[in-house]
Amino acid sequence: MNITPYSCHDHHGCIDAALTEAHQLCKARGTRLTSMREQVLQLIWQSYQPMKAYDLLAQLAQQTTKAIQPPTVYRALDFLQAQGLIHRLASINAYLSCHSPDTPHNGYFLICSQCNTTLEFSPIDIERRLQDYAQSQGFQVQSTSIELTGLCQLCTNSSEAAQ
Amino acid sequence: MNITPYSCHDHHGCIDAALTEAHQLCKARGTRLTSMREQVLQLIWQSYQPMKAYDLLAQLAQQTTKAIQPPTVYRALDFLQAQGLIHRLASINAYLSCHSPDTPHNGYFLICSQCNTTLEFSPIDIERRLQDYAQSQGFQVQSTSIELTGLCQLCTNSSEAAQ
DNA sequence: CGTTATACTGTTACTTTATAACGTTCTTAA
DNA sequence: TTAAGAACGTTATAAAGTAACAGTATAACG
Repeated sequence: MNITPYSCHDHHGCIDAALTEAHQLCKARGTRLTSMREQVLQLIWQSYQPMKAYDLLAQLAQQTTKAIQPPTVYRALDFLQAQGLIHRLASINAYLSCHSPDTPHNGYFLICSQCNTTLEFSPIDIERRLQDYAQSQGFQVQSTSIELTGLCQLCTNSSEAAQ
Repeated sequence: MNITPYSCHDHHGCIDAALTEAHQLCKARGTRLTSMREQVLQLIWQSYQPMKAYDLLAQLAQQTTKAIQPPTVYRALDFLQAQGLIHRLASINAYLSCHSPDTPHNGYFLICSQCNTTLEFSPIDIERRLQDYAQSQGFQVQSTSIELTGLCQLCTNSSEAAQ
């Protein structure tokens, strides 16, 4: 299973649906998707690319005309991650919306080094193999990070065309 | 194939052997393992745990009694990475010696969240599957990062014993 | 052997990313 | 309605990494 960026035509609808689902999930869990957290989540959904914390900061500042400080953003990001609503990409220090927040999972990503477009995928079989290997070493896995960096199809094509 | 930390008794011997091999590799490649680069490599080898750039900075400063600046360390780290002599752990911003620098490869790691001890392993079959998947998406992989965070055997045992 | 090109290191200043600590405000449940 | 806890505001700073330019060492060529 995977989700292709740009595959949905009415992206506003996607964002609305995602926010609605986020509200439902949080309500069911007894956690609070406050205004600030929702704003951050919305900004991340609006962006097709993974977003940097300080870019979120700047956009939030624009929206509210008052100064926002880093801890505000990082706290929102921490909450959203804890709820599985977003993922953090360790290799580029960026944050990305999750398309299936209802089922907690580690994120596995193809990250384009040129346009930053990132595709999340779910390599269940690979995850099991890693788990098995870790277990054979007496290692208890808490979280898994798989990030492949490279060129996406569009960027591969355009760089070939440029030659 | 994997390398267990603490598995070699005469670690000084290990370090010496690693440095000798590093010199040989660089000579064969026509690259220069300068004094500064060797110092950094040695410090990383001396540490059983992955090392932070600024810890290296501090230790280098102690060794030489003169101030060392961040770029000096980062340049050495860049070189050592390019030569495959060390790996960078994206999830904890730390650097780790590589035990088989002669064959270029991506690093796959089990990182203990308690003691930071890190085990490098080589899941060749998993790498192929990831490659195949990426290819099926028209994605050209440049580098792969697989980092599992959790509790190593020793820490699991000691945390159980504490209860 | 000397000179020159290149690679490496030193140095200054700065950017980016993230967190500690504490005070204030909001929400909720007794 | 009021206290407890959660969330947010604010200040300050830590941690991680880089740009740019000056100086020094190396090696390579004549």
